[in-house]
Amino acid sequence: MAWKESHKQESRQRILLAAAALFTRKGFNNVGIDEVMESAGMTRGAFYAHFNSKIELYEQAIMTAGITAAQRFNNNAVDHMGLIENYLSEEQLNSTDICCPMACLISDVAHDDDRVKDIYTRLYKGFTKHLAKFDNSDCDDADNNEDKILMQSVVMIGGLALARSLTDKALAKKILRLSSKAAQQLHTEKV
Amino acid sequence: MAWKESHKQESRQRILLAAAALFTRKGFNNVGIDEVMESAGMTRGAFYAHFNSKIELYEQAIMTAGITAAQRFNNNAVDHMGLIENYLSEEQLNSTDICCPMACLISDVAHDDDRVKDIYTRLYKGFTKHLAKFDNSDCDDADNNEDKILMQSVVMIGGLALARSLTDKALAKKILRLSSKAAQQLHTEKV
DNA sequence: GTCTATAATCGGATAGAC
DNA sequence: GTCTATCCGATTATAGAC
Repeated sequence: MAWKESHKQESRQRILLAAAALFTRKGFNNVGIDEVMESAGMTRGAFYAHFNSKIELYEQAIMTAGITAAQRFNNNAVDHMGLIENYLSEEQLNSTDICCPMACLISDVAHDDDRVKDIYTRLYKGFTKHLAKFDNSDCDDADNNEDKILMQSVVMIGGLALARSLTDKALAKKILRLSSKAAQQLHTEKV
Repeated sequence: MAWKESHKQESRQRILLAAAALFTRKGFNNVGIDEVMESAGMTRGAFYAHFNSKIELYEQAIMTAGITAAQRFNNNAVDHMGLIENYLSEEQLNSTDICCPMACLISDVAHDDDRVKDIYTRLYKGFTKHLAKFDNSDCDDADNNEDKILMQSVVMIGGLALARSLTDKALAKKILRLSSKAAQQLHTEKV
């Protein structure tokens, strides 16, 4: 019976990955369960064998999106500067795949209840921790270093989120470019 | 009959101000027409004498929110530094009143259609123009100056949006504080 | 576990009285 | 113009067959 259990877990994972891509790209309310399940290669009826409600899926999909996005940036980036460039790349502008939930759901989450905000907060702390680990700055002032990381996160998340909301694509690209430069300077500069 | 027309305009304005506050605070889908009209002191039936659809109200409410927020920051700020401080103040964190749509709807808008994104883009350009006017930098390099303004906007909008999405209020306040400092440094520094 | 069919709900939009 | 009452579409959630 073991293969049956693993088959269920595979289905569940397909649903989560589909949901992570759709929710980060279109938001919670603009995506129906139909759409998620179709994208996962199933029909609506099967949904409730895996999740109790749409909101439960949403919460877990945000986690999945965050972890998946982090893994991808990890794998593609050679160093901290590369990570920043990848994060603020033009590819992220209109990507139809999973987008970093920190940026793509930043104000969506602000309108949700505390359960969702808690998940977002946890992911954000992971995001900054990850930035800090990548940061090979030799600065001794730990507090000041943490401040730098926080400002890097503001510029990266804010820059990507802003760029994705503009119809003026030239302006959006300029914002990406400048944000990338600014985040990299925050990384390079000594204090 | 003139008073009748002005009465209608007053009702319309009450609806717009109520909608601007509710939509920026709770998002488009978490606010019903019932709630908007009640907040404006009317009932749902009266709504369609003023707007053709909820989405039309949303579009105009975003404009109203942007203009109203700008006016308030204008009136309360003595200079550019004060403007930044007000924008990234703790009062903006949990404000139940109209919030700057640049920050409070940043990812919401990314999930909407181009009509909404166009309005957001126009407001954003007004936002940066306003920052530039306030900026009394004596730098001669116009391009570089524009770049500085864009990065200020990323830090201000991103910092406020991020802070509003976190349940860890201490961390949120720290992000506001650091963002304010960073935006002010961008304003002060010579190139 | 997954499917099809259906129930239940919610919210946007309309009709008609005042 | 504003009100109450109603319609109707969309979508979440459930029931029951396989």
